Amino acid sequence: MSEKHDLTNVLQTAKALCDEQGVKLTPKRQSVLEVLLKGQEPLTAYELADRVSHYTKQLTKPMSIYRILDFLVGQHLVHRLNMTNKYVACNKIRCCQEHGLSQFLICSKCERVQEVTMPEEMYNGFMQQLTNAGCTFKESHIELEVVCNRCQVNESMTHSHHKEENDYANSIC
Amino acid sequence: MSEKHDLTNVLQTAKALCDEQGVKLTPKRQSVLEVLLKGQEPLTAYELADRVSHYTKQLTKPMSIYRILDFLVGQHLVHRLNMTNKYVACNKIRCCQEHGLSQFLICSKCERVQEVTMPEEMYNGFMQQLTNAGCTFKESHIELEVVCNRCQVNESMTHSHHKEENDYANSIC
DNA sequence: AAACATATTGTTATGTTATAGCGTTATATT
DNA sequence: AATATAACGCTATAACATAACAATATGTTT
Repeated sequence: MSEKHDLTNVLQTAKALCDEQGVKLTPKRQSVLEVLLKGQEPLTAYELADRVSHYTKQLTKPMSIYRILDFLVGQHLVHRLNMTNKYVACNKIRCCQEHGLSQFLICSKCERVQEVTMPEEMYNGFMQQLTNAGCTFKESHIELEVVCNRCQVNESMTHSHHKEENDYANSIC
Repeated sequence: MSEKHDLTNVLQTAKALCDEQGVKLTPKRQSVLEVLLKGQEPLTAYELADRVSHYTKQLTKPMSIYRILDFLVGQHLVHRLNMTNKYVACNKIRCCQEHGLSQFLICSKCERVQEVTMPEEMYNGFMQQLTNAGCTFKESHIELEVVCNRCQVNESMTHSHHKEENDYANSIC
């Protein structure tokens, strides 16, 4: 399946999800989502402003991006990574299927991110805890600060602590 | 046990932990920790700057607070809540004992926070996942966005969404 | 004690992330 | 067409965080 075809599919899924909710995936909103999907990496609002401006050949200022991100996060099409103040497209729409609670493994050295799904058994445990605490779960993801495989290796070999170039790829669904 | 006496104990514990690590809990650092412990709620760096300034009768600028927070977080005496950009004293030193992975249940309506400890079984499950992903866990806590008991009740009774006054209390150890 | 090194703190400037407020344009409904 | 609502544009400013360098305190060696 070509990447372009894939992107089209994903956008259709996103569109369908918005329709279900009775909200609109406008061209601007879709552009932001597209840039996130193509980027394959978490981006800040300001990075998105630049990329979307180039992508659409239309100047798009951060304020607009923030508004659109609010919408996309509200529709669970995008996650906000609180640890890094970055935004990333939800894998749910990539894989065209529902999935469990997303866990983002964020490497504190190189900022690469892996998204993994929490096993159901574990998820139930979580929910039980929240029930015990008298709370309702609201969010669609959790974040874990980690040192990734590569950075562990680098660390032990060279003792250097430089920030890696980010050739991250979103993983598993 | 009086609150004052309690605070003294907690500070002794913190001091001891620093000694173990061969680092110093200087008066300034201790002041910041004291303010966090007395506050009984998460605070931003700028809120801390104000409170510490009053508490010590000495103007303490945000830059100094950030540096001191870096230290305290590094020593695991304080957690940074990424979701709200706030800082909170770790319960470990309150309870004078080691405990498991901290989970902060953060109410997105009123910002009240509950700290609960992850059951060991669950913790092991987490670690297994990280191992599978080729990562090493680095952080000392996780954050969950929730709607707390009170806000659920308020919501269903009044349909109002105002931000509650924060009379939060750190819970369980 | 004097010289030196290291850690801590002070200070100013600046960078980065996010929101408020209000005007304009587009879309939908009557 | 008139009206209402949602989406978007724009400027200003708030809130959060770090860089860079100077000054002070603390510890170590001679």
